[in-house]
Amino acid sequence: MTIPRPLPSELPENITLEMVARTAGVSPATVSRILNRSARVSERKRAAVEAAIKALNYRPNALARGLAQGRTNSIGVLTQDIASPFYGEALRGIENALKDTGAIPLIVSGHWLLRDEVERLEHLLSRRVDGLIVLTGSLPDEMLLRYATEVPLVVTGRDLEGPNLMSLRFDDYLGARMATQHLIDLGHQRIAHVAGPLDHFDSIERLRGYREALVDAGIEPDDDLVVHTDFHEPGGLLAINQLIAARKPFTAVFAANDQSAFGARLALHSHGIRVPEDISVVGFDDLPVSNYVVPPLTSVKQPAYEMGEIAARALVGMIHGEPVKGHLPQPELIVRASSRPLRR
Amino acid sequence: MTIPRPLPSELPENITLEMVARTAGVSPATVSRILNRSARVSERKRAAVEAAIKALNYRPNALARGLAQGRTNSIGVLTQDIASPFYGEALRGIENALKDTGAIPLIVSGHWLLRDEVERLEHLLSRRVDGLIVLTGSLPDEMLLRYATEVPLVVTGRDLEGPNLMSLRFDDYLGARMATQHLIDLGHQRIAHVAGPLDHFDSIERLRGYREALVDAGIEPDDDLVVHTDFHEPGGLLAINQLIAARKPFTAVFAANDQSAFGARLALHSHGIRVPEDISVVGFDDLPVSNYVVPPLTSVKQPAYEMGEIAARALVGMIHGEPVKGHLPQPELIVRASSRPLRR
DNA sequence: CAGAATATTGAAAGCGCTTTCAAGGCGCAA
DNA sequence: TTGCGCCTTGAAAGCGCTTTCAATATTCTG
Repeated sequence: MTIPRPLPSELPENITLEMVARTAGVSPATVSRILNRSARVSERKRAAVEAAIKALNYRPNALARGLAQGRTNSIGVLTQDIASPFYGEALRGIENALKDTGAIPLIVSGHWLLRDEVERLEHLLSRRVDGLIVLTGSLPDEMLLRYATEVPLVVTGRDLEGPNLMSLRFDDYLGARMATQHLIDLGHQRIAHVAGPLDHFDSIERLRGYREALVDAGIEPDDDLVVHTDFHEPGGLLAINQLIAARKPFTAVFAANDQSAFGARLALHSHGIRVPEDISVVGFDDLPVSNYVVPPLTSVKQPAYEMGEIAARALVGMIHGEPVKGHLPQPELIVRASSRPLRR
Repeated sequence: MTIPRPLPSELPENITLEMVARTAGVSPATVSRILNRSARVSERKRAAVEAAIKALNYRPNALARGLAQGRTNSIGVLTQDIASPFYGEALRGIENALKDTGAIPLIVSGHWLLRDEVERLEHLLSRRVDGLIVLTGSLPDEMLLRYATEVPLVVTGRDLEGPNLMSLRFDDYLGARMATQHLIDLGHQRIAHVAGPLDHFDSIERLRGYREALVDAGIEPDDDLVVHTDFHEPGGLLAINQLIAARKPFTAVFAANDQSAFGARLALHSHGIRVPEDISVVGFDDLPVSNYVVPPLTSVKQPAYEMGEIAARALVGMIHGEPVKGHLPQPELIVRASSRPLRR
């Protein structure tokens, strides 16, 4: 099950630092010093070494370096789905923040499965990453705290205090309140909620925000208008079909994320229900594509890209030993064409 | 600019294989043999070692292993944009194919910039990846051939023969022909094309397919109906706005990828033009989300996921030293609601 | 039961780099 | 000229693992 060694082939032999040293007529130590700018070296030797590096086309071996230094210049990133549009933005942010630090992100996916998440984290740790970013997921807090004893760790999607650990949580509750309030302000009373999975902290918070906004507006929350699904398009579609089949009247939908909002919107469409004329739809996340669907989707902006940047920067700070704090921006409602005042 | 060593802190000391050996009362060699199943070991020692591993919570150091073995069980993947929905699917395929090989993909992004691509590849090579998957990009063929002398390489999006190298190309030309032919079959004659960048091989091929389908159907291609853009939503939107501003009549749009089709569709919408009633739209790629936009998008299915799987499997084969050939499925047109017969 | 063949084990030499330590070179002051 | 301090340099030890080689233990054959 493991990949065996490469063929003993005619591939060009590996150029080592020692060969560079020999052709430049200096010691390996000197070459290392030049490579790492870790000590001053006479101009003559420096020139000779640089020439040798060029001539031999030398490329330092990061493994050997890491082994010797006890540091790899890599950070582990646990995402949940490598193709998720939301986490994809976060990854972009991480990549960008890391760009000039010389560090490289090692990205692995946990698929929202505890087993996979643990396995992948272990894998990253055995590669001796300098730090870890955990994008949400389903690891219990205690495990995260334990991992944080091994390596600096930043986790998103939850509140958690601990040594060597920073957490970054978006205010899902407030975001959901804002979305729901927006619909209420437009005159909607019967607002359905396409919720996320019950075992996701964010779903629960969003559901709570939805509920409390209703209550505070004097609207009795109706559990029959809430359908839990999986944060994906098909789920949103099925949810709406279910609601329609149950003949529960509603004039607006608040979906717990944009992907399920897309599914919901399609379900409405195929029932001949127009958005926003007949029913308003509001999503959550504000994916890049949400500005380009028809009609453009009103959504709570979750700053995924910034979240990635903040997480990465904070982690680098922690690795440096600087005590850091980063904070996520407040929720913001982006109003587009998918929501409009209730016709009466 | 580089990340300095971790703080000299109270973190639990690193457990090494040697410590395992000592507590189990065996030699390091024996522990290694057990870890790698590389030789048979008596039951007693095996049990002792396994107990020690558990007790100490030992986690092998992948760097040391890689250094000693000359192999890292990691493969480098150069994508272009970590958040691209299309390449995201390919990454999923790669991840999946690699899952049980023990190898891990190191994913880096080239952003369609030669400079970034080279820099990232060098980075991967200095980490001594066992192989390389290059998802399209803008590296000249010669460079790829040169990289292939260092490490097995699979490249997508082009035809290239060479030792230690495999290329995987989708038939963009045929796909574009099929899309265009579909519109022609529906009675459309004035078919606009939202093309991709002129310096992308795939765009050129798709443009060619579009053109030749028209010619073969006896329709004179009209260059004024072709607008080049960047494969993204805003580009598609602008392209259609431009076409409409130029008052060039058309009854159908073939977009060179789904993302620009989304933009195009929104532009039509905001001009009060209905899809498919007034104008048919066909995309290319068949992104997962294309089945959930309104109306669901007719599109040429590009098997991104499978492409990733095939590439990864082929690469693993090459690393094993097996001469492999993989092949991409033929283009397939997925007809959905965004295209319909021309009203006359 | 001797001797040969085989199975199991450990010592030790690397893998390619960094880093400590000490030595040698140099300039300068006295 | 001698002596001192500072710079630059190289030797060598190590990072944590694998793997060869040889030694020892075990089993088998006749």
